[in-house]
Amino acid sequence: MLDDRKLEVLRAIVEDFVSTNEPVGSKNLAERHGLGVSPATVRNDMATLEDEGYITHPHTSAGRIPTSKGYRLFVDRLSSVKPLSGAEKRAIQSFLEGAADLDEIVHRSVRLLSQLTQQVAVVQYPSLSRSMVRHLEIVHLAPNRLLLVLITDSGRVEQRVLELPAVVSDQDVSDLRGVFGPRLAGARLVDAPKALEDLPDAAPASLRPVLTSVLSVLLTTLVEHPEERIAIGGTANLTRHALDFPQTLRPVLEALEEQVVLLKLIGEVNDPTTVHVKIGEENSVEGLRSTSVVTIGYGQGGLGVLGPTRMDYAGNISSVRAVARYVGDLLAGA
Amino acid sequence: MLDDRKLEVLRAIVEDFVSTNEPVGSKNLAERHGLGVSPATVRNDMATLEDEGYITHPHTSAGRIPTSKGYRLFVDRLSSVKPLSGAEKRAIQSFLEGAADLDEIVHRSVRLLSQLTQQVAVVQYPSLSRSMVRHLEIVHLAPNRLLLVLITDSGRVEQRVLELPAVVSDQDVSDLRGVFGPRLAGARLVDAPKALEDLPDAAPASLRPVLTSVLSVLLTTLVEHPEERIAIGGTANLTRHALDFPQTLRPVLEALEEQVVLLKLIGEVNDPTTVHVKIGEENSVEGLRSTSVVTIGYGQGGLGVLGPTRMDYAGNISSVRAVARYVGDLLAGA
DNA sequence: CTTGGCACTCACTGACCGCGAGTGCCAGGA
DNA sequence: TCCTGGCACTCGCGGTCAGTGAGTGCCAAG
Repeated sequence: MLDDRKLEVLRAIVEDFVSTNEPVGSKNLAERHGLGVSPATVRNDMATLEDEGYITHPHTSAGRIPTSKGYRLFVDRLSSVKPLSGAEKRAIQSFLEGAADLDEIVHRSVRLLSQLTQQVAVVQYPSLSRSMVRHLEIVHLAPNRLLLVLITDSGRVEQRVLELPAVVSDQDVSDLRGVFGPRLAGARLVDAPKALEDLPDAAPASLRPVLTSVLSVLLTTLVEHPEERIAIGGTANLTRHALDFPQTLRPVLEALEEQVVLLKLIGEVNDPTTVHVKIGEENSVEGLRSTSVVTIGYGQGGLGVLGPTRMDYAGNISSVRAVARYVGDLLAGA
Repeated sequence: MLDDRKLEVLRAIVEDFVSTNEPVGSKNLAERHGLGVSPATVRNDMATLEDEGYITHPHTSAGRIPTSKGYRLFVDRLSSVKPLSGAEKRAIQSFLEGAADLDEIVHRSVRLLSQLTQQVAVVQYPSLSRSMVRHLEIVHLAPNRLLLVLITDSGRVEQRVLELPAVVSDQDVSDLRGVFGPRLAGARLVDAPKALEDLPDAAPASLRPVLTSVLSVLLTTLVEHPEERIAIGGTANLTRHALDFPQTLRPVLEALEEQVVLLKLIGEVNDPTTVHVKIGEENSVEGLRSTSVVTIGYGQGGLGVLGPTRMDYAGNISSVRAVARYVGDLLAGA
């Protein structure tokens, strides 16, 4: 059905349309890309491509533009990986290497990614549940208030204030540290319940009430409902493509304000080896139907970019992959 | 120069224009607001107001719209405080009262504010420098690495990783805690340098090298360059006023991504008793010249909203003030 | 299967025009 | 002195209309 030349025509259409943002006609196409055939032939191929649903035209006398299905085919089979330029590689390295703490790494990544791709960038903080516990600090704020500070190997620091039913002594708190510390250090947070299950039995009776309180907070808020965080940047890039969002900018901005939505977006996949691309209507999120999303995992979380379906997929895929690799290394080494 | 009626005309123009977003003409104005004079008279007044620079017209045959100067006069002398409705008050209370930790308070405030005002909302986290130290925890991550965790009375938790030139023992770390703890607890962060200045001399010699390292990190990154944080929300509201930003949405979005800019915006004033309003060009930030900003301090930081100059100043001022009061109470009580 | 030719479609542009909201000015009246 | 009705004028807006040109679909010949 689709011979090589037709595929070539589709690729040419996508590439032209992505760079010019104008429906592309048969004549220009035949000229600019060395297809070696006449416009009429191209027209025939276009007709086939349109029958198959890969392209469409806005109106009768206009050129063709790719459909989501067309972009999908392009991404899957036609786009070759676009290697990053030396300058880009250097930019990534120098941009990220000065970063000291986690916040800085994440924020720089977001900025970097949005600048590289000229799109909206989204970076998830290392997921708590997949992190390992480096240290659990218990601070005695007031006679009946504790502060739990959980530090993970990825550098995240989470804290929870804990209101106790009874007053505890400094010694109790110190004992608590001694009890939790060894069991948790080095354990993955998902494994925490197992590592801690026999704790109430093993501990001295006097410590038991406060211990169970702490345990329940720990398990409830940190393991069962771990707080995922997300950084976002480059929203101004949306206006760059104002023409692509015919007054539909609002739903996109609204979606970007919903943590849940974003998490769904980049959390759906976490495989660090493959880039995932969602195009237009493939997107499960209402309001992002006019956008495409390129995501990848970096090990302990996900990151990606979001833009109009008319985006430079090859370039964005490369950028996303490269940044993910650097971020992954950085976090693993930290 | 400007008698009472002229002021009344200006107020009517501002109110009409804010609610309809259309240049307002003399006839409608004389009819809708009970001015008791003829359109011709209104026209004369308008001419004066225009001479004085309070209003202008887009083109000859259009109605009048207020200038920044006009809005300024309106805000300063003509707008009466618009009390919040009972529903709004209840909304604020119920919206904020469930919040447990600082993050939640801040995020809910942002959302609340943006919903109340239908504008972009900005809330600064309690400023570190003006907070009091509740606890300084020193965690011994590795032989030569320490983690400083600073907890403030406002609930902020800041951490810094510290690479030491030499290996230290657990005992050293424990000693450090003992040395820093008593001096810092309860002290305001700005006062920390003074509270700690004699520390190197007072401490045992063996501890001195590591102590000075910790001290310098503490002073440098937490006192001299305290990291200010900011939450932002309701950017989608910008599209609501798309007509007010004739393709100038981009600079606004760009400005909103710059922490520095935002801090400047809401950090310029911190007086919790007065609302500050910056209108259009009064704004020092390039790119926000087409917007107005309503800010107030809440005690340990600032918050505010940003929108088109054509905004409901009276309503927004009330909302901002009310939210600031609640947030201030909440943080003081926490 | 490709190609040149040809008739057709239709968005886009600019010119033109009438409508009407709004203005500025003026002369008369309280 | 100030207000008012009247009046001529301005000018953006919306609608119509014809010309242009890029692009298409189809067909017959190579």
